[in-house]
Amino acid sequence: MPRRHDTKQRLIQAAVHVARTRGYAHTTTRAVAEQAGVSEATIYRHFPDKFSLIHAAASDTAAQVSAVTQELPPRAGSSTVRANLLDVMGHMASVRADMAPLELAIATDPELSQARSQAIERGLPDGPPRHLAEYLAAEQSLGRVTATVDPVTTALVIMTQVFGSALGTGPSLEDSLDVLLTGLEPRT
Amino acid sequence: MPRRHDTKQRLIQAAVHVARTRGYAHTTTRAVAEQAGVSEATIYRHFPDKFSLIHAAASDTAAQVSAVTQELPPRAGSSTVRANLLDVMGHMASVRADMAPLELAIATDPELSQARSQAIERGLPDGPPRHLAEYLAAEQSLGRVTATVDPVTTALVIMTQVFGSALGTGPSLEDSLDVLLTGLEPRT
Amino acid sequence: MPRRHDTKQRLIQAAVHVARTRGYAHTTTRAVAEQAGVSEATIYRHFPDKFSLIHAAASDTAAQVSAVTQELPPRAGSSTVRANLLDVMGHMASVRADMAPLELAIATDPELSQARSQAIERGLPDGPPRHLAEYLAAEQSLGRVTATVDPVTTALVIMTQVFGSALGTGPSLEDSLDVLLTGLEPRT
Amino acid sequence: MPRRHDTKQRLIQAAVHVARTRGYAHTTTRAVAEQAGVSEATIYRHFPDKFSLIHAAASDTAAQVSAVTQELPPRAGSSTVRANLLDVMGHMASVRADMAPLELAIATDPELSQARSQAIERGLPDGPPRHLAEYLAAEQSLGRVTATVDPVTTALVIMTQVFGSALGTGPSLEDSLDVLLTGLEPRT
DNA sequence: AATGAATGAGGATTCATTCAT
DNA sequence: AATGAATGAATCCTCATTCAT
Repeated sequence: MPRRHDTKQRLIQAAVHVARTRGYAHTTTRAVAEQAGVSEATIYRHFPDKFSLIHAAASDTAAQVSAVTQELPPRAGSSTVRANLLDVMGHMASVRADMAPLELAIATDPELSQARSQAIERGLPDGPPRHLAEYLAAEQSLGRVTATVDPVTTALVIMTQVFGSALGTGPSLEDSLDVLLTGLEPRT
Repeated sequence: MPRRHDTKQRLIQAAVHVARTRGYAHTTTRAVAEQAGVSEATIYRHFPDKFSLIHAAASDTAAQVSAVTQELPPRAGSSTVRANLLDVMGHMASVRADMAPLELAIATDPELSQARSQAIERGLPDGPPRHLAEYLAAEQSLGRVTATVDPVTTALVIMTQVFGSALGTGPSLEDSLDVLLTGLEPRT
Repeated sequence: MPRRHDTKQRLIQAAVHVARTRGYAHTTTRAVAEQAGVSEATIYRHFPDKFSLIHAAASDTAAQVSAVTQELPPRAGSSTVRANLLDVMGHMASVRADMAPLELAIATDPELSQARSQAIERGLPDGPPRHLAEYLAAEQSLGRVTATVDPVTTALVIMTQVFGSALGTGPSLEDSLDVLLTGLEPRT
Repeated sequence: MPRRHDTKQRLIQAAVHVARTRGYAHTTTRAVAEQAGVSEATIYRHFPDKFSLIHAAASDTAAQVSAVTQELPPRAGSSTVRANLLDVMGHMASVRADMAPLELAIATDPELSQARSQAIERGLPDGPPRHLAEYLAAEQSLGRVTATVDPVTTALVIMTQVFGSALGTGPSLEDSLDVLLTGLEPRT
């Protein structure tokens, strides 16, 4: 009977790990408890129910992503736009791959989705897209990004590409970034 | 209660409907059978197991998407690139929203994912990206699309945006297309 | 895998049996299924949840009691009042002993109690007390029971004594009936 | 958070309160501890196990009932028999309503019942019926109660009516007492 | 082709209890 | 004296699947 005091964090990480490696459908209380090295009942000492654990795990990973993107806006003007974006996208993709099963399960399940919407309205940070948008706007001021594209929309486009890459269904980050930078319309 | 012999199709559509409206986690044999108006046991008259039904449902929807994109390549040169792409993307998104829960559940679950890979290797069509790439290449020949972007990569980028839109996490199709067309690099 | 068609009744009787012999707290789905010789899951083919089974069991036993008391009113005037009452009370007590744990658990649990109240308002028979009251009124007309006591109240008093006897906390039925017949006030 | 050392009493009262308001099935260690404002573990500082707490709670309430009935025998001859009995029955019923869930759970559960029998044989007071019987015998000597009824049996009959009233299944105390006083046999 | 009855395996959750602090 | 953390066993219930009809 080990008596740790970081059990809550271990449960969250166990949930992320199981979801990533085995999929959300296999993310049972049993599997998570086993992965964390505790009994199932212990989950309920730290979370009121399974979904609270899942939400905590998703939020935790979201916070990690946000920590990465936060550092982007100050880098406007330095290095190249391509390098800056590629760097952040790479970090995001690796973290997001962890989160994907949880996030998708939530996005896909109306019941869970509703709970998340409430959480978001209570002030959960939608940081990463905002950070990206801020960075892009700054680069626009510097003339290093086309002035006519909307920074907020562009941020969402990039996030979506990262998401696709994390899922394994999209092109590589580098390839997708090249397309985004060049644009489809011929330059006359 | 003798039913028609189109029960198989009704089961497939019931699976799609339940998955779309209630999420994959709630897509149980019970729910599907109820939605189809048959007994659970009837499912096993038409499919060897539940996953075969799920795969059939996903394939069915995938075929619909493919039917839409198939008509794209011949349209090269007509109307505008923007209009052609937006039209197809809109059709794809609406169909894909149906499929999203199933597709994501499959993509996310290693066990199912493996089964799908085998199915794909057996010849399931990955048509839509190919159709898009063919269309883009044709437009490049006509000088209506930048010659330097890779058509295959670009097709995947577009598919990813459609996917994000269907999920509700990305920008609107129109907005994302604008960004893609313009490109981020300033035109000197 | 036996394929009976009276499983529902067997489950009801199993529930009554377990409750009587082991108490309501031990009337688990497992215990009932075991007693009925089926699997736990089978319970849920016949009842939406455990409480529906418990209610069915209680109602079933209540119906048996009612069947006994129903025959009482026509017997007014025959035999003696003492013999008639004692006979019916004896039958009721034996059936009620079966029901006691269920009925008490229901009466005692606010949650279950509420469900029962609704059931009663929907028209469940409160037969036995009414049958007793009818019988007593008939005997009053015949002059074989004191005219001044209220038949309805008296019926409830008798039911309560039967209940106490079934529980094992009251006096024997014969003794309690003697007290009721004689009355405490001295006859001048 | 140092608490007073009357924690034991607070636990007993918490158990009674939870049992009365929510039923025995909901009288869990968690609920009792919460009601008492202590942790679950504290219960085991004061009682070897949950059943000891339950028995203590039942005994505690039983003692209160006994305290009420104890004062009855000396009142023989004063006021009226009806007033004396009604007064005591009223007090008993109010206390017993608290106890009912616990007492019934014990009476109904063979396992607990056995433990109680042992406790009773170890000298737990069965006072109230005896007090009532003594009072009735005294009134018989005074000619205020029919001489032919057995005081002990009558005491049990009265206790049973009180019990029914406390449970809410019997008639009002006043009504039942009227029936008992008058008796069913016509007075010639 | 269809189904009602049945089930083994597993789901989330709660229980009374223990123990180190 | 008190408690927060932990748990094994048991709770009710659901799932995908089988089989006789």
